[in-house]
Amino acid sequence: MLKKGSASQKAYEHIRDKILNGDYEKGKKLTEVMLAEDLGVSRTPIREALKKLEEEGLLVNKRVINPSEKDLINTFDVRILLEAHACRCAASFMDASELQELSACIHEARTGSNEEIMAANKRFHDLIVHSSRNKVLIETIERMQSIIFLFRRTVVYHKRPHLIDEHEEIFQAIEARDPALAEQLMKDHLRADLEFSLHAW
Amino acid sequence: MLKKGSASQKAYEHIRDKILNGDYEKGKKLTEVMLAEDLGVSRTPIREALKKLEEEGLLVNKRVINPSEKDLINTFDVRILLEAHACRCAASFMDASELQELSACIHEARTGSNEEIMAANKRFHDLIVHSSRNKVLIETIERMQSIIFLFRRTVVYHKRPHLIDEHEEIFQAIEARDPALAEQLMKDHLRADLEFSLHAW
DNA sequence: AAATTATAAAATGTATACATTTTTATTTGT
DNA sequence: ACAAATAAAAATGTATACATTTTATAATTT
Repeated sequence: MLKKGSASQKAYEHIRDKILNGDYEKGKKLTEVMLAEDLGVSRTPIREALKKLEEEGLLVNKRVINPSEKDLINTFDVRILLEAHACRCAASFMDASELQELSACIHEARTGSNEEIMAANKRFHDLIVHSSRNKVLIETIERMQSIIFLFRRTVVYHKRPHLIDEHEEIFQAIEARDPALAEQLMKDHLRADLEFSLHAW
Repeated sequence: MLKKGSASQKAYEHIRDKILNGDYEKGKKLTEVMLAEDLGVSRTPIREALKKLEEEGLLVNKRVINPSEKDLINTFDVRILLEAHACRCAASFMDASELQELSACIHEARTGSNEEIMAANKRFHDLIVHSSRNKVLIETIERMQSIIFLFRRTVVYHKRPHLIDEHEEIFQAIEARDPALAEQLMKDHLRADLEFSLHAW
């Protein structure tokens, strides 16, 4: 959508990262002029960045989200529905090289730093989503990634128990070509993420 | 997102309707200058309109979509997942006034003109989606409405058999507070829509 | 003639100026 | 002192000019 390297794209990433890092007060109104001065560009690319952030739900009426528990649950309900379905597909369609990559993610997550664990876990889920071969599903989940990032950070930095073990089980179900089990395990896994995060907050 | 009555919004609606009506050749590249002259506004509101159309998937790289069968199936797969889930929720949560509205939609669809049937059927599905009380789910389906419109038009104008009968059955399952049945019937209903549309095209 | 590079032109990206709307602050009336 | 009305200002919406990139066309080379 936004071209990489463009002022709009850079503005988007910059503002997004500040929101995700908590650099803005929750509920703070972000104005175009303020951000334009801040980043040393005109309002035009800022507007495009803000539009995208609104789409993602990181801004609501130009205000930094302050998600209620219900908001988080709603997001996860949709995520669970879509990713569990993708996981069922994975059990049917994943090829050998994808399975190997999936396995590699688990290994990385067992040995890496927190940032490496987060990257490996994201890739684990991305691989499964992409194995659906459904572009609409992929893009729908893509749009939720910023919110999902908040959860991922929580579960990794607060060391949710069994996180990687569950990935291992999911991997085995996919490898064993058991769609029903793979789907159910993904559901359980994401519900556990949600449950943990809501309490850790 | 776009303010109602703004030039951006009007441009969006205008271009969207032309695409949905087939007024543009499939694959035609829509340029900002061309559309701006066409609508008598500057490029600025046109750009915002085009962004939104890209989000919805009506444009790809500024080109009018020419959806493959796979694209349509992918869209429907996601729709089925989300609406079937919403339908399950409906069986648990819908209140009396919503049920009455739902029933009214069925009646309108049995007696109205094609345009009235389309409006009533859209409302039938909207009511069920909204009964989920899940804003993320609602907005996700909202974004798919333009594509869904194409299907709705096909099944109504080509008079797909049992269309309204299936709505009736879904209504009864919701009224009977049977979540599993409501979900299954919605799945079957949407799969039948897809099947019919793919053959009617 | 096919492929490659160079050139022109068209389209998009960005900045800025102006118009309109929305918000905030102030005044006025009760 | 409070509410409604109003004026000021701040923010967003739109138009336009300029910059950069992309695409199409023509020229050149093999």
